[in-house]
Amino acid sequence: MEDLFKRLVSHAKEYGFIYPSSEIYDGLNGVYDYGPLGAALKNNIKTYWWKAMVQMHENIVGLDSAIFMHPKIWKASGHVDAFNDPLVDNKDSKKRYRADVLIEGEIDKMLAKADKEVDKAAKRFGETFNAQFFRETNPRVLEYTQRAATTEKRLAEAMKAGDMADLGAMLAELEIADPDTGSRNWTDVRQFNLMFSTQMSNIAGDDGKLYLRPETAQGIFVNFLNVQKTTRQKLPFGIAQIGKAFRNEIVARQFIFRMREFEQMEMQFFIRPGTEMEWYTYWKEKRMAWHRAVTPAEKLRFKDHDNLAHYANAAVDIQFEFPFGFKELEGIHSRTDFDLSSHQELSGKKLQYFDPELSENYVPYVVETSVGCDRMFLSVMSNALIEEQVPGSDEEGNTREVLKLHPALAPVKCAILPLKANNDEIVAKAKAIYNKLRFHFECQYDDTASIGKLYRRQDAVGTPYCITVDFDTLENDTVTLRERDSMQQQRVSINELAALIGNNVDMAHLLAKIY
RNA sequence: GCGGGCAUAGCUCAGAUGGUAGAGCGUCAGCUUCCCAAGCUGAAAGUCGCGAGUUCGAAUCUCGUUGCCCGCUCCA
Repeated sequence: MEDLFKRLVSHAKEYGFIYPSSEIYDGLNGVYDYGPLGAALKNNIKTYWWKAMVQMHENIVGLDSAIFMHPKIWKASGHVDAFNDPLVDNKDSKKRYRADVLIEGEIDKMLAKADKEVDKAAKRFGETFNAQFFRETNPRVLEYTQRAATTEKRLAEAMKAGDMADLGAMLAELEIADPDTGSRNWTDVRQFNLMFSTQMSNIAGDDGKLYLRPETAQGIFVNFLNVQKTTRQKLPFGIAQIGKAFRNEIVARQFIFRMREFEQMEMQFFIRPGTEMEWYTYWKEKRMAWHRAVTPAEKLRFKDHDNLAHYANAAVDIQFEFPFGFKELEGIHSRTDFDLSSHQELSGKKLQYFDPELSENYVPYVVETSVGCDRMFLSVMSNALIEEQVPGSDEEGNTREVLKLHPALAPVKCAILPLKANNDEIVAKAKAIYNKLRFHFECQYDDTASIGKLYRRQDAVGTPYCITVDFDTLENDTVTLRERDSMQQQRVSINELAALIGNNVDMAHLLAKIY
C-alpha cells in the first residue's frame, strides 16, 4: 500500500504529472505544481464534472466568481469566528489545546469555588441566610468572583486584540495545568487562522484586509439573486463552480491530498424548505454514480458525518480507498438556509425567492455537493497506476507500468507511431495521420525508439490508443490500432480512425452511465 | 506543532572505519529492428537538499535549517 503511494509520487513526477513546488529553492511545504500531463488530466476531470453537472442539467448553471470577496462574507459564513483559534501545546503530554478554552475552564473553577462557599454558608446559617448579601460581602467569595471577573475581562481583551503573548502570560500566572496530565510545560500560544489574509490596495491597516476564500461556496451564495434573476431559473435550481480555495492547514500532508491551495468543484442546489432530505438523497446517489463511472465501486463508500458543521443538518462524505486508507473525496451537505439567511441579515439585502406555487417569499434551502479536484486527481491516478506482467508474455520479469485511466480522462488520447523510423515514406504517412487526427483529440507523434518501447512509453502515461503505420499502410491506407489495456490490435482504415477513437474517448459514454 | 525515519543523476538506489562520486533504468545522437522494454556505439546529466563547524581534507563526523514519509494532533 505504502509502496504504491511512493511509486505514484515518483511516477507523477517522472512523467510530468506533478512536481513539488519551488523545487529549485528547496520546495514549499505542502504545495505542488501540475506538469504538462497533470494539467491535461486535471482539465479532463474538470470537464467531466462540468458536463455532468451543468451540461446535463437544464436547471444548473455555471459561475466563476472572484477569489477576493468582501471581508464581511467570511463574517456571515462563520469562518472568521469559527476558525480563529489561539492554540497552545503541552510539551510533556504533546496535547494541543485552545488557550481561551483553558482559561475559561479556570474561570469556571473560580466561580465554582465561590458557589461552594455560598453553599457552605447556607448550610451553616439555615433559613435566615441571605445568599445575595453573602455574595456581596463575604471576602472569600468576593475574592473568587472578582478574580473571575478580572480574568474574564482580560481574556476578552486579549482575544479581541489577538494578544497571544498575554494569553500565554495568563496560562502561567493562573498556573493552569494540562487537564489530562497536570503538566504546566506549555509552548507559546500561537494564533491559528484557517484563512489566509492579504491586503487590498497599498493602504495598511485592517480596512484593506482581505481573505483568500477558504471555500468557493460563498461566491455562489452572494450571487444567488443575480444568477436566479438573469437566468430566469425557478426553484429548484443549482449553481456550479470550479475554483481555487485556500486553507491554512496546520499540517499539509499526503502529497496532493491535503494542500493549502486546492481546487474545488462545488454545486449549490437551491430548493424549497422542507424538501431538503429528498434532494439530499437525490444528490447522494447522483454524485456516487458520477464517481462509479470512472472508479470501481468497491473503492468507494459513503461515510456519514458524526459531528455536523455549524451550517448543516445532514452531511455525508463519499470516500475513496486511497493507498493510505479510505479518505474523503467529496462532501454532500444539507446546508439549510444558514448561508443565505446569514448574508441577508448582515448585508441587509433580501435574498429570497418568490414561489409562485405557494404564493409566498422564502429564503431557499441549499443542498451542496463539493468535490476536491486534486483529491479526485489523486484517486484517479492511484486507481489507474498498475505494474503488471505484460499480457501474452510468459517471460519472467517482463512487466510494464501502465496507467489504466478511463479513455475520456486520459491526457493523450492517441499516439501515432511509425513502425520504422528510418523509412521516409512510413514516417511521412504517420505524420500526415497525426496532422489529421490532432484536429479531433489530443495526439502525440513519436518515432524516437523501437515500436515496443514506444508502446511502453504511452502505457506509462495512460494513452488509450496507439496507431502504428507499417508497410501495408502504404499499400492500402490501413493501420493497426492498439488498445492499451488488452494490448490487442485491429486493422483499421485511416478514414475510420477519427470516428472510431473519437467515439471511445468521448465523455458521452461516461455521462450516459449516470443519466 | 511534537516524536521517529529519510534526503547522492529525471526515477530507483550503491557508496565499512573521512581522501573531492558510481550502477541500473530513463533521456539524447547514430546503427539495428516489418508490432510490444532490456541488441550495438557514443553522449549529456549530480556545487551528494541547504548553511555553518571539526579536519590538511567531509557525500561520510557535529550542529542548525528546509523538504518528504510515518505516528500523534488537527482536519469549514
